[in-house]
Amino acid sequence: MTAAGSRNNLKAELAQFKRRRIREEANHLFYRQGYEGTTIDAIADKLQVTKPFIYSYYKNKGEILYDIARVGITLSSEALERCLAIPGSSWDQLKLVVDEVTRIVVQNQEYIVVYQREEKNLEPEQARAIREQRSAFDHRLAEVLASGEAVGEFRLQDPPLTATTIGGMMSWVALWYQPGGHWSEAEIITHIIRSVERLVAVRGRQEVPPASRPQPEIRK
Amino acid sequence: MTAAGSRNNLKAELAQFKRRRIREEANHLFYRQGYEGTTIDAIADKLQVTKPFIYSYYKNKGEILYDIARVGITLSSEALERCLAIPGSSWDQLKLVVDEVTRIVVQNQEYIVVYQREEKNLEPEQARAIREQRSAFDHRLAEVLASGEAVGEFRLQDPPLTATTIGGMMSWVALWYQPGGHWSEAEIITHIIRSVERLVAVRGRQEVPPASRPQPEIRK
DNA sequence: GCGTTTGTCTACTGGCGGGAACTTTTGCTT
DNA sequence: AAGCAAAAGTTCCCGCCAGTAGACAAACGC
Repeated sequence: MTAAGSRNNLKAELAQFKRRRIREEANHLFYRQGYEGTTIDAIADKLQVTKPFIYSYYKNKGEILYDIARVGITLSSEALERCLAIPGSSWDQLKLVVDEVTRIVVQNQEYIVVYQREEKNLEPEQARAIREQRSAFDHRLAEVLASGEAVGEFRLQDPPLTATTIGGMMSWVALWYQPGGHWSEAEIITHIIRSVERLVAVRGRQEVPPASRPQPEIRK
Repeated sequence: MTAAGSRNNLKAELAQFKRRRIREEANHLFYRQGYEGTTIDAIADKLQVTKPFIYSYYKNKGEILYDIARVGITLSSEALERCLAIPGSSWDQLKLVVDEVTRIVVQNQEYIVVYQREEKNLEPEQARAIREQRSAFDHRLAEVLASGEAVGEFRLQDPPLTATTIGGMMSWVALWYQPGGHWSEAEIITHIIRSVERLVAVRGRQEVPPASRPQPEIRK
């Protein structure tokens, strides 16, 4: 058989790549000048392309914002499922989730801030879809808390509420984290993991060792 | 001023991207079927493009191999310089280097194996250039060892020889590491750091805590 | 109403990528 | 060994379409 198996299609990959670059530059500009303060022409200039080029990859400006707004929750949901697929105690899994999701928040800080600031500019339907996905995330997290509580691993009042609180703690990081600032990625992750540990009152608590190393930049 | 400042040029980025994808697929095939057992057509098929397409991004088959062969040492040299630019004791720096470089070896395992297997197929000039870069790496590492020894932080016989040994320990990992195998990335890194610690007989030795978490896949 | 921006349309073009030919190597047959 | 067919490496050439220039209608805010 030929190797047609994998999702190999350079054409499609290139289109994806272009969309990603448009999204990145748009996000940068939205972050610095706001959504309404940023023109499509400005995005095009940054990429040294023309306006019609952008319109051939995005239906309209709102689609770009929608794409940006979904980055955080999409990556987080994927990470959540990935972590829960790994066997281990509830605390092991929770720790894994908090580690990965906090890392995502830190590494995609600008996307998340833009989402929070510009949610009002989303189409109602789009905003709803995202809020629903966020709620599904919290719900899934609450299940982990509940099952950890059931086996006596955690001690907490209200799993859904605690799940939302934990989600909030992690998202909040985006608002104060600054690359190259006072706290490193690893320090923040460790701190959040410890905070969550207290929130759920893990039995047999043991110090979380400081994370090994901040990740090298994923890509320039 | 317009934003012409940064290295923004979507065209160039796309070309880079294409070269990278060619390199990746070629590497996969070289890894599984050997350099000589892999035809340009096979690489083209994988990417669903034609042979001339590949030739417009690589001068010839040898250039692809050369590019693959340089991946490991290039990333490692960059990591080395990055780590040495961070202030800290010799052991701090050495630990950082071993951590990052071992991670590079693990994450680029196939590239490194292909280089080792197929070095014979490189043009003599290309092979020489790479060996030179590797030797520069070892030399630079030896300086760290020597300066650590000078301040009494390390106790070792022969810095250049030990540097080469450490380089070998790290490179060797590529030959036995398997993704999803018995050892995780984090375990391997911790193990190598501990081994290096013994090799250089760090004063005031303290256990290296287990690394926090394996990195999530960089990209699919 | 005026200026700005979004989103669209048209006519054009340059260079990307593929078809196919050419050259070199491999390996099979005798 | 020699000769030859088949396969692989490399190059040439050209059609086509991705992306551009530029103008403009519609929508918006002031």
